[in-house]
Parts: sequence; C-alpha cells; structure tokens
Amino acid sequence: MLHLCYYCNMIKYSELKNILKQHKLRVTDCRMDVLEYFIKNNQAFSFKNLEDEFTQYDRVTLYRTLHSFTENGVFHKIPSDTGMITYGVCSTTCSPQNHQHNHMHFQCNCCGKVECLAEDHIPVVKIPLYEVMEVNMILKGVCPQCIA
Amino acid sequence: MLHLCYYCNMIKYSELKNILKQHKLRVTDCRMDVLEYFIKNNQAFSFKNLEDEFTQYDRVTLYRTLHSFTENGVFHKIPSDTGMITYGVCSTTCSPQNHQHNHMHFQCNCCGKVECLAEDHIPVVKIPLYEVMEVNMILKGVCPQCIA
DNA sequence: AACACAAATGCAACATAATTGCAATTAAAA
DNA sequence: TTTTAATTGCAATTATGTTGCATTTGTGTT
Repeated sequence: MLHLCYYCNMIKYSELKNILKQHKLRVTDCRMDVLEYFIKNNQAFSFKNLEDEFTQYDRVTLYRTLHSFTENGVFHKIPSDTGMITYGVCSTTCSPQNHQHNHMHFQCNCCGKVECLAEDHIPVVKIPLYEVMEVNMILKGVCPQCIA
Repeated sequence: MLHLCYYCNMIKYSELKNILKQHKLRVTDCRMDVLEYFIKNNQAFSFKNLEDEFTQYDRVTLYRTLHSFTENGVFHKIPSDTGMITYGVCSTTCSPQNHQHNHMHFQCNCCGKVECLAEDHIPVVKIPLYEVMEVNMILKGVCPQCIA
C-alpha cells in the first residue's frame, strides 16, 4: 500500500525507490521521474504524453523506460482502439512471475483521460471450449470532472 | 443474417455486394475482396494482415478501405495492447447513425487470432459519478483450435 | 448503350513513430 | 575505490501512416 499525501498525491522518495528495487530495476533519474509522474497524477499516460512532459530525456530512453516498467510488472499496457497504447501503474504488486492480468479502465470521451478502476468487480467469464485467462474491460463515457 | 456455406464459410457475391450497398459504399474489387476475407475467416485482422494478404492492392487503398468500412459501420475497431489495431465485422447492422458500441472479443495468446464474440453477455456497468456509455471486453487465453 | 460526374485507386512524396547499434556514462556490487 | 554490467543519448535506420494529384472506375441519368 502506498502512502500518498492527501492533498498533493506526492509520494516519498524512499517509497518510490523501493518500488523500483522491488521490481529489480536500477534507480535512475528518468525512472524515478516517470514513476512519480504516474503515481502523482493517478492516471494512465501514453508515450506521447511522456515525450511532451519529459523533454529533458531522450525519446529512446522514455521508450525503454516504458518497456522495462512493463516487462518487470510496474506498469501494464491498456488496450486502446486508437493505436495509442496507454500505460498504467499496476495496483497490486505485480512482478514478472506473478502478474495480475485482470484490469478495468475508464476512458473519458471528453478530455481523453484514462483511469485505472478497481479490479474487484470484473466478472468471471467462461466460454465453452475456450480457456479464458485474462479479462480486460475498457469503459468509455464521461468522467466526473467533465460532467461537472 | 448472412448465409454462409456450412463447409467453407463462403458468402454469395450478391449478399456481399448488398452489405456494401447498405452501408452506402461503392462496390469495388478491393472492398469486395477485403469484406469477403473477413467474413470467410470469421475473425479480426489488422492492417498488416491485409497488406500481407492483398499484395495486389496499394497500401494506401487498404488503409482507405479500412477507414471507410469503419466510418460507415461495416467494421469496428478492436482495442489492443499491442498498438496494432485489429478490425472486426460488425455483427448487428451498424451504420454511421446507429452503431452498437458494446463489443466482446477474444484474443488467443497462442496463435494470436482475434475473434468477435456474442455481445449479449456484456454486463451493464454503473460507476458513481461517471457516465458509462460503452463497455468493451477483451478476453485473452487459448482458443479451441490451440487447445486441441 | 453512352455519357457525365463523383468517388476510388495507385503512385510519389512526405510526415511521424518506433527500433537498432554503439560509445559514453552511471548504478550498484565487490 | 574499483569493477562490472546496465542505462543513457545520439545517429542512423526502419516501419508506419498521411497527403496531393492524375488516372481510372462505379453508378445514376440521358
């Protein structure tokens, strides 16, 4: 369980570092900045988002950061029908060995924001003759901020 | 309701043509070939798949075929976390005006095939403060052919 | 059946996105 | 502090997607 500031959603440096360590990733500036950005904003971002945000880092480094985060279970990819993959922080402690694959996401048609939702309400799906291993739900609509 | 051959899944030329007409699309070789390919194989394909299959057509034409099919409600885009959009034939008669947005798909981890599943079992999702307009479910696992 | 017009196609050029190899740098273990 | 292997940034390359335009083609009309 992460400890975030109630007001600004910031996370302690040491906790951030531990997340990387726990997933067998070296602690570098780029990785710390990117991870902090995701956690602080509590939403999903695409590569393009990162490129715009972190101009101090090379595009290739950002690509590789997303890749290593995904490989080592820090992030998961969120399916999209736009061809633009977004990434979200894995809520449960995922690792390469033990990865929670069921995810539920909400994409706002208005502002475009993608959020990770609680995974406890994903239905168990069974289909005759198929082996279903993973259920991914993508909801679209309007988020509270855009409704208001 | 389409009439497909029980053995080979082939569809009559006139029926194929009617699908295009009904969606206000001109009948061209490329569109007929592509639509027939999707229906005959009863699965979803990416642009890349089409490019490999239909070398007789220009890349741009295939891009535009997928685009017009999607615009006019013949195909729908299937979300994916690979960054590779796949397209599926709309089961109900979708049109630009009346489009059925709830879809359920299965992707085989083994052979990579993407199939459209019946939409009647998609749950109604309600989230406090959100307006949910569309529910997309993507299942992953192993398909009957790969299990056997 | 021929005509006219709008739409679709193919090609070339262009724009954007993603990947690879490699030298320099840096994190972390010895 | 030293050593080692991973990470980074840069340049070059490849892949993917888009646009403009001349030519061809489908379809409604004469």
